[in-house]
Parts: sequence; structure tokens; C-alpha cells
Amino acid sequence: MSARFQTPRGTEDVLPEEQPYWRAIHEAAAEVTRLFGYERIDTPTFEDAALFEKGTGDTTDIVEKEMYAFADRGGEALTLVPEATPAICRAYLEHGLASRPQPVRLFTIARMFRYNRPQLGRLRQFHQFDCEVVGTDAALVDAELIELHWRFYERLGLRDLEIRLGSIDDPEARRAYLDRLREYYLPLREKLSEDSRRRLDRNPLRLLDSNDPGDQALREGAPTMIDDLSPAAAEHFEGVKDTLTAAGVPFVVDPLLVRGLDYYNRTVWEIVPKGDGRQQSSVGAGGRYDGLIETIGGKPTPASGFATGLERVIIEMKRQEVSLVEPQVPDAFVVHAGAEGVRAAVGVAANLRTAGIATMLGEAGRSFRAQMRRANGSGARYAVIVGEDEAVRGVAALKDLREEGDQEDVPLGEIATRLGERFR
RNA sequence: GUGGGCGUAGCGUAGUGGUUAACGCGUCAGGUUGUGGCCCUGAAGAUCGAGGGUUCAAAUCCCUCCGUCCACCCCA
Repeated sequence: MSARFQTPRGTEDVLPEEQPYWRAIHEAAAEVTRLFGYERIDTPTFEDAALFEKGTGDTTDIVEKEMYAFADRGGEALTLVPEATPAICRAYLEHGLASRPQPVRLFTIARMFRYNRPQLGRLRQFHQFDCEVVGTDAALVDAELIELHWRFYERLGLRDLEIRLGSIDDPEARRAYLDRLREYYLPLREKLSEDSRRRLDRNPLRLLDSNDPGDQALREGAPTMIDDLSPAAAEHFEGVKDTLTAAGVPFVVDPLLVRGLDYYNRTVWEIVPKGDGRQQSSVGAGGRYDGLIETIGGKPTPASGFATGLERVIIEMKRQEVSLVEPQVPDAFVVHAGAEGVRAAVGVAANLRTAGIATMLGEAGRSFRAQMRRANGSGARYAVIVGEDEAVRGVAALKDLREEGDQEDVPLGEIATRLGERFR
């Protein structure tokens, strides 16, 4: 059994019965981006590894231990893309998108790759719907992205989600805050959990969202960033909140919201299902990243964006049992018998399809009964029966497969128009 | 990357040391001359995730690996 090949760890096949979810997602993304005026961009599946080492940050887990980095046959240091943002920024610089009317509003739907331990909602190859606005520092645009993000889920029929909104200020102010945070925690070091002692050295912000009860108690007295933002960041944050309120988008301010990526500044947000205990349940997250483009070699250019994990969205769609469009079924199923019947059946099927009627044909070599069973199982509304008799008489029996199953003979040349009328 | 649970036909399960591994769903074929659904009959389909070990005997016990799920880490 295991001699058989299987999907690599953390990857999955998307079988036909899963496709309705993906179709719904693609349609929702297309619609919501159209409504907000975002244009699609697609970037390569692999990029220069240094793009992420610089852009994402070489101290982030993504770069340190999750990149599918490799040297190609020519020795180039490449990596499968772990996140879209640096790639889109690279494209922005490479193609001079700064010379277009600013800001540029872009989106993509793409595969991402991160080498980590798979879990439900955490795969090594996964998909993201990603929106980025490059070339403005307007608070309005942060709010626009959050609204677009929110409307995407709404359009998919998801409910009971919550927007958690925060601000992590600008780099200088954040450094000052981090110093204060360290000052607060240093005397408490011995009381912290082992993990959090490590966080204290590596990433003090993480102390704030520790799950350890002891750490959570200590957090009570910790300084918060959101209450003490620099004037510019505070004003920006107010702008985001005001705009969201004006747009009628609900949110909760989360003073402890910590985003993992180094490049974020000011606005950060995350959208999570309410009351889901699982850890991997955040369906999407975003933030402002004014420093990123400069980091990867461009002129200082403000930007903001978000990504949503589509496999996680599907998990949530299933959990909430969102209704999907009917699975695709043929309109007609052509059943045949005998050599003449086959010939006529193929002709009829061709005519039907030309007329826009979705038509399946019974496989030759199957019994009549088997074909009828298949016709029924296909979900087709009508069976078109062409046997020896009918072929000779130049007709086909048109049979309604619902309920009783009335049937009538119709001349071969008139089947398409007759069926067309019935579907009208 | 760390710790733990699980792994029997396509799917869902039964079987916990002893004859040819069972059931439901699904698939395929039939159920008299060319008519589906319901029903009936039959068939195919599993080296019991893989490899090794213990034993007269292993789906069942042990080890390793693989996969999956959960927690951690982190994140979409």
C-alpha cells in the first residue's frame, strides 16, 4: 500500500467534490476585487531566496525554518514563495508600477509554501487570496482593505467572524515600547514560563499573547502599546477606526494583537471565527508595511495589505455549512443501442451541445439498462433515447427523468430546439 | 522542530494472538424481448499504512519509518 505514491506531506489533492468551494472562493474574490477596483497580478511560484530574507526578515520563523529554499542547477539561491507580499513589492519595483497613478491596488490568488509541521488548517502547500495597496499611507486605505477583506467573507456566506484590530506603531516608537516592556519583565524573568523567557530575549511582543496562565497573570501590569502610541500613529489609528465605522464594518480593538512578520507598522488586523478553540483558526490577517519596499531596494514607499488562507476559509465554510451552488449536472443524457443508434446518438449529442445544452453520452458497450441507470445517476433532467428503432425512424425518445418519466418521440433534427424550449 | 492520539477495501466501521479478515455505503454485472429511481441476486475490491522483530501462530504484542490529527512553536 505504501508502495503506492501519495501526496507529499502537507499537500493535498482537490477532488471534484471539493471544487464547489474553490469555485465559490474564486467567484467571491473576483467580485469583491471588482467592486473595490483591485487588479490581478500573478508572480512566480519561486523567487530569489534573498527577497524573503530581506523582505520578510531573516529572523522570522518563515525565513529561518520554513522556506523551501534550494539551489537550482545553475546555482541560483531560490525558494518557493512563502508569502506573497514581498513578491508583489518586487514586481512593483521591477515593472515601474510607481509610475502609474498611485496607489496601485493589486490582488493575487496563489500557492504558498512553508515547511512546517502540518495540522488541520496548516499545510506545507496552501493557497492565499492576497490584496495589497502600494503607494499611500492613508488610513482610509487600511480601512478599505479591512472592509474588502470582510466583504469577501460575507460574500462567501461566512458568519460569526470577528475583526481584531490593533496598531503596533512605527519602528522607533515600537523600539522604545519594547524597551519598556523588557524593563517590566526583566525583574519577573524567573516567574515566566520557559517559553516566555525565550520570548523575552527573542521577541518580547510575543510575551503578550502567551497561553500560559502564569504569564497571563503577569501580563496584567505590563505596559500596552495601543494606549501610548506616537502622535502620528495614534492619529492614523483613529482614522482607520473612524473609516471602518463609517463603512459599517464591525471590529474590536485588541491591544494584544501581535503579528508575526517583522515588516508591519501601525495598523495590524486579524480575522478569526468566534468561539473556535483551535489554534490554527485565524482565517486571514494583514497590516501596514511602510518599510518593506525600501528594505528590498526601492525608494521609501508606504503600503498595506492582507492575506487570507483559503484552506482555512474552506474549513470554516464547512463548519458553518454554507450553502453552495448546485453541483454541475448535465441537462441531457443520451442513451443508445445498436450501431445505427450510436451514430445517431453522437449526432444528437453534438447538436445539443452546439445549442448550449450540457449533454453526456452513454458509453458504448454498456447494456441499455446500465445506460439508463447512469442517466438517472447523472442527475440529468432528460434522457434522450436512440435505439435501433428510433434511428431507423429518424426520431429519438425524449424522456423526462423526474418522477413518472413521460416520454415522446421527437424527430432527430428537432431534439435540440425541443429541449431548448423546455429549459426556457 | 518537540510531545501525544490514531492508521483494517474508494468511504464509514467491526474484529485485540489461532481456520480462506466481516458489515454498511459506493462501484461493476444481472433480474428474460430496448427504459432509470425502490427492491433482489451476484461479482470485483484489503499483501489489515510500510519495513523489521517476538511467537508453533500477528490486523492484534514490540521497534523503526511514513501519513494524519491534537497540543507546543509559529502562522494563512
